[in-house]
Amino acid sequence: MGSSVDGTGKQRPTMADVAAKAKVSRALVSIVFRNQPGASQKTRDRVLRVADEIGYRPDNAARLLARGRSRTLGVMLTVHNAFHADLVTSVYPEAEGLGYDVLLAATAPGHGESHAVESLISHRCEAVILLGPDAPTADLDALGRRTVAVSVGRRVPGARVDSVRSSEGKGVRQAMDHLVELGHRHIVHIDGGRGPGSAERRRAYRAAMRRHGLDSGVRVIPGAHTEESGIAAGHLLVAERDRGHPLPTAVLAGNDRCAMGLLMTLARAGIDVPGEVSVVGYDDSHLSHVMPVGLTTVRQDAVRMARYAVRFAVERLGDGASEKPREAVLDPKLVVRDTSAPPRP
Amino acid sequence: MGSSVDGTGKQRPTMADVAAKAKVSRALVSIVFRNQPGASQKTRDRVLRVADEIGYRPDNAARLLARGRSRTLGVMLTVHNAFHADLVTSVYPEAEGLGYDVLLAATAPGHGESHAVESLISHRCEAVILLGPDAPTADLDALGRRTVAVSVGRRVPGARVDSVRSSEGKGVRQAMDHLVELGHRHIVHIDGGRGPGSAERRRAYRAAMRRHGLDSGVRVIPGAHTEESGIAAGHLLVAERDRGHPLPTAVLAGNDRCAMGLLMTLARAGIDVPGEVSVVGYDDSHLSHVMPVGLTTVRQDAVRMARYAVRFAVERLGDGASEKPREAVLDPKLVVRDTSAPPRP
DNA sequence: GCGCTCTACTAGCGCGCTCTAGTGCGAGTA
DNA sequence: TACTCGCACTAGAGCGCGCTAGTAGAGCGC
Repeated sequence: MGSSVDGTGKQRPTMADVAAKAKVSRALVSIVFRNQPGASQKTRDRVLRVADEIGYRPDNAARLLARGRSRTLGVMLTVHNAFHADLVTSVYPEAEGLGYDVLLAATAPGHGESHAVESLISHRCEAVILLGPDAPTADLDALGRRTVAVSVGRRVPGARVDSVRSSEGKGVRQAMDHLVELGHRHIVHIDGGRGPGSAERRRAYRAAMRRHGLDSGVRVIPGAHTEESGIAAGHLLVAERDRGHPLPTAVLAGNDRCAMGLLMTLARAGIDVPGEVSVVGYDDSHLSHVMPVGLTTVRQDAVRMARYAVRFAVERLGDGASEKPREAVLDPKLVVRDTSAPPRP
Repeated sequence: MGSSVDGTGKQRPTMADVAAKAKVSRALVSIVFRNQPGASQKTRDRVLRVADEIGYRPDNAARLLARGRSRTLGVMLTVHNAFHADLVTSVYPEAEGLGYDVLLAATAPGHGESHAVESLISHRCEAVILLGPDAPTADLDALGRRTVAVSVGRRVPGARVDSVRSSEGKGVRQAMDHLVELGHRHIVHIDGGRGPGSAERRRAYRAAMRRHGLDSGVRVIPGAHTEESGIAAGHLLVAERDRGHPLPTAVLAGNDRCAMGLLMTLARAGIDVPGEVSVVGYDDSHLSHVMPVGLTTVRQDAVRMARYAVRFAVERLGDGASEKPREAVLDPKLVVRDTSAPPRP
């Protein structure tokens, strides 16, 4: 007896409890909670009041089971990624506006993408939105056949998966045009290894150099989308300078985190940015606003990307029409701040 | 007819489908999938093979409903917070080791804490782990009565909620002792406003100054747990110096992000760290490893904090015993890196 | 009186699973 | 032969809800 009611016995109240206490049928309570026609205003108020009193919350599991649809979107993200955080922030309002709930699952060391996705699916997410997926195309295709999947930030040609990304080509081209216009000729690129989008950025960098007649100056320093990689590249450049090689006058980093690490290393080495070296990032993640000296970078519009991702998922759930995978390619936008300037004469 | 099988018609196979195809009862399939005794090895293999063939996955919603327990832990986090990311990373393995699944919900602008928690609860999380909750104590207490809740990084005295935090007092004391031992006397503190733990850190800073006989030098610059706040404080100090006031020889920042902003501002102003000013952070978040010059900081052990949080939740689910809210206070540890040194004579 | 419509409400099945209480059935024991 | 025992397996109730089909009653026209 002692164990049944107080504190410890957290027995969730059910619809039946509410119904009994409000002296109506279960069905009526259901109607009220789904906000459907078929109940008088008076009854609605009473039911809601009673429900509130006994702390009733509809049970999603049962709800899903009964209606066959969960109206829940799953989002897979990398928990340390600031850009993913931006995206998630924008996914919420969009999804809720369309009547969908959002559940998150993170990838982390020891908790890979398949884990995260399985978790989402088994919690009945109707669709999964994958932020920067890293899985093989074949896996994504298989996933896309099993459920509705949207990839954000990565093209997945040949897989049954919608995708949303920004045009890496255009972004890089804008950045390069900006630098060349300022007068830079010696521009190196720290690439993002196999990070999302980096292959395209690399390609676009090369193309831009060629287009500006700077073929011979092409230099790609292998890197990754991390601060460490920017630091390493910075050390490399500084070491080269100390051995008598000239610094490049501009660096196009693989992303903002990389640019960030680079900036700190340059600052430490007493190299003036943008006086001696201009630095351009990529992403316009929170970092860029936050630094005392604004980072010139390429903005990927997280809000619009999130919107497209959610819409793709919901539309495909809606009709299942439009058999072919769709792709939204958004134009990124160069944001010029304080780390880029004409090279010193 | 055309719409029933191919591509679009993502009809999830159920247990009954597997049972029919394997020529056994549904119950047997259930036994196999729960890995319970009561089926021969031969049958197990056959069932699993058939299930795999038709792509069957157990449906969590139904499973939860049926067994009354979800064995799922919900984690509420702030999506932009690096320390939360560390915690989440450690929550996963711990929870999975205990047989629990993990679901995340983020707080974000327009998607407050109550939203996130409701979402978790309605998805049948048996317990919620709140990372740095900001809600009023009364709300947390109410939540703790409705379900099992654990607060991480914030004491919630008087609420029916377990909590895990590190001893701000000890952390700050270690940092201050370190600075004083190096010879610093002029130490200011940039506080964290109403951020988690900052009240205690502020108090501990004052106490330490007093203890070292530096009462008269106490100075708290109002701030927040953000890079911006570090930048602002940095500008303030630089401006003061330009007006002839001496710089402090050491700064205890409210957390790493704040320290980070401060460092960048100082670097920009040509102030040498740690030559002219020593800087100590708090959190040992990823940032600290990542900067080219290692940040001296106070480590909150994310791994252990996550472990305690999960254990508290699971234990309370297990027996419901130990009526009184429990509290784990972990000792943080000063990590001396490169931003602290003796003051210039 | 009858039929009709409209609103407010209820009965009860079924979603996909778990779990208790069984049913056979072959082997071991007396 | 009769009896237990243990193993492999099954029948069927029920988890909390949504939803379809239905009922009761009020109002209205003839």
